[in-house]
Amino acid sequence: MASYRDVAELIRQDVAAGTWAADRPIPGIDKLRDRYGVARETAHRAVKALVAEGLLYSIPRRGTYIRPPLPAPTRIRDRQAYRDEIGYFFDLGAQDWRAVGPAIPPQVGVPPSDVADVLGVARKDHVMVRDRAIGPPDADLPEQLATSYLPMPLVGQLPILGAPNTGPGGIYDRIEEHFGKAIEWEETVSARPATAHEQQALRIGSGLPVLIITRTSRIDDHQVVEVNQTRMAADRYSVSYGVRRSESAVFPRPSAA
Amino acid sequence: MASYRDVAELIRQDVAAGTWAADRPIPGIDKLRDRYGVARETAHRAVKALVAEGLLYSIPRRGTYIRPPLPAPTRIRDRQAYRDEIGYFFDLGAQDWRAVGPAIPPQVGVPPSDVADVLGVARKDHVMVRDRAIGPPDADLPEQLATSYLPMPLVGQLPILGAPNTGPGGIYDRIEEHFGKAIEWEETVSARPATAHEQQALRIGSGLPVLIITRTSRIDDHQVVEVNQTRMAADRYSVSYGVRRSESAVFPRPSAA
DNA sequence: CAGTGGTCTAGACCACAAC
DNA sequence: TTGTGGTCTAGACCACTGA
Repeated sequence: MASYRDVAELIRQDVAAGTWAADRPIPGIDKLRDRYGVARETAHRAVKALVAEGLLYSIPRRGTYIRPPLPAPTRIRDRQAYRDEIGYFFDLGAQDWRAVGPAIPPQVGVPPSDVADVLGVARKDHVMVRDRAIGPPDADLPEQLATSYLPMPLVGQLPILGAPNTGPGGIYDRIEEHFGKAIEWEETVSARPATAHEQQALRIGSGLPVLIITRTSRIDDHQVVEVNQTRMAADRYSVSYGVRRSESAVFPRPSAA
Repeated sequence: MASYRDVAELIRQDVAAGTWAADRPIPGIDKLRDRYGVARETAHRAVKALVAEGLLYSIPRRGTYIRPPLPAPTRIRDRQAYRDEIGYFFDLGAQDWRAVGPAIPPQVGVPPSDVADVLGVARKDHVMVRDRAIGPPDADLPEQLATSYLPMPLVGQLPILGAPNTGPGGIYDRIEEHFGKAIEWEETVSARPATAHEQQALRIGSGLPVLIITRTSRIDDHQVVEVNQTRMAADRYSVSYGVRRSESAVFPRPSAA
């Protein structure tokens, strides 16, 4: 009796050995049941485990396919704040990206609690939420989901932040004009399993993670004027930054406790 | 007939409603079967899905528990290159971290293919591999797994890079002394599902991702002298960087195709 | 209409943990 | 000894795809 882990390992080996063409479905679950001499459920469980692992992906009622080995040069970007005639972007490869799919008008709602904390509002407070799915100009499906959160007091002073169209330079130019000062950005990168909605919108395999860039915009180094969360498939994106050298050549080591 | 997704949703609601204490096991699979009136397999499948999602975690033969809502302030760090009397570190919160568990002597081996590419060596070439599990001084389990890859030609010129102990300032000081130039660092953040080994070593729930920081060390802005990969549980860590403003105020937009 | 991935059921074991 | 999570089996449907 072979366990589903054993079967998964056998399938892994068959995939590595090139037993099946990469662009065609691998044998169906009933075929795999015969091939490895196990119950159908067991074969299915093995396939499901490999799907969760990212080696395979399944399209219901069509077949199970081998996931191409990560479109080799997983796109990497040196994150900086770039500006062109139209607005800001933080990724040289995404300068001409635009909103994909139906436009979602800005709404007022409750942000995720981690965003609320950074934004400095209470967990249940309302904020302005600007949601977009973005991708290359000719794409019909988005590559990333970007959500911008703005504190209501600021929107009260600057109502255009709640408008569908915020004009050239977007919200960042409006905010800098309003304060007469430059915005400073900090980005935090995190990851978690993709939600069902993200799996669907970004074509993420079941069980695979999303990479999340949380960008905090500040004025005067402390007042948070915006928090932006951009989500993308972790198997298609990674994010790169230059690392600066701390200014003190030798950093004092805390005395032992 | 309720599907396992329905049951999972019901369990989600029960967890959110606080039906079960957070620090004690939730009812066993057989209890859940009765509670929701489904087959045992179905109840088990629902639990397994929630474990993969990160809401629950199971300890075989002991019970299934509610995962505590991420130790609130998921540690965030402003990544910089810091230096103290002992050596370099890139995270202010990890200045006093040390190797945890058995010391692994430096070895010669084949690096992952993405590392080989960055390092500029062929996919099958050998490099020097320095592997460490690190964590706080009093911890018995590591928080992060750090692996350093060095090109063999450099190790030939600087044999100390293959020694267990590389002296004060570690490999970075040795390399800077050798070249008489400063190292420049770039970090790339990515994520993928944790391997079985990482799940065990870092206590990562099944199906949850690891966050990977790949740090590339260069001399003269082009020669790669080291690649370091640090892996950590994505539900316990995130990484932050300052974003600098691109030097050209307005970045030219490529002409339309 | 046949083949597909996906699902549910009912029943049976297993190895280990806690008592 | 009892309860636990985990696993395997055999059989049955289902909704949909693609020929």
